[in-house]
Amino acid sequence: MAEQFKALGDSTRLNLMMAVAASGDAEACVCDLTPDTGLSQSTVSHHLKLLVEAGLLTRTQRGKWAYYALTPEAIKMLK
Amino acid sequence: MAEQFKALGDSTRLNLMMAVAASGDAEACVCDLTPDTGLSQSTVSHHLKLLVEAGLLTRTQRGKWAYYALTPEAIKMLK
DNA sequence: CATATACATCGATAGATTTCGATATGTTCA
DNA sequence: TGAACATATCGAAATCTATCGATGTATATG
Repeated sequence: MAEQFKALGDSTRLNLMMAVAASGDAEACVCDLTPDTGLSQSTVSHHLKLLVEAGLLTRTQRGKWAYYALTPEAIKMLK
Repeated sequence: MAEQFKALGDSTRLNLMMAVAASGDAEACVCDLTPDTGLSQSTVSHHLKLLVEAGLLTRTQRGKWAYYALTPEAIKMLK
């Protein structure tokens, strides 16, 4: 439980979560998410991984792209 | 908002919050909270300060003791 | 006033986290 | 197959955090 709070306790990651939530179909790929952060692609990828490990995002590969979506857990916590 | 998640994203602090919530009158002093953590008094005091700064605990001095209680924000987040 | 108690603050240190650039992996398409 | 693109992983540097013991501050009590 602390792990989930910790994952959300970083403004970069919280912004990523918001961006995913605001995307069409509440789903977004790294290429969509990276520009707004002002960070490198590798850093964004790293943060997304942490969010997946915390059970707050799911990752689905479709073709070249990896799509991230909120889990029910995440939706509950962000209310 | 990230600050509050961050404050709860540490198992020591999350345990402190639970301990406060479980206290009679949902209020506890440092002397009550310290033993369970296995940490030094100064460390516990430090964590409590962070929780107050994040708006998750209030601090009330009564005589020698400092009593900590959950804020409405905290109650909402821990549901 | 002197001592004891409860708590906060300080300074130092070990360990964790964020971030990057470079590189590896995997997918699509010519 | 080879080039191009999207993403992940690695290794290193800088910064942040948790923790402690020592000390400071304030309150009560003899």
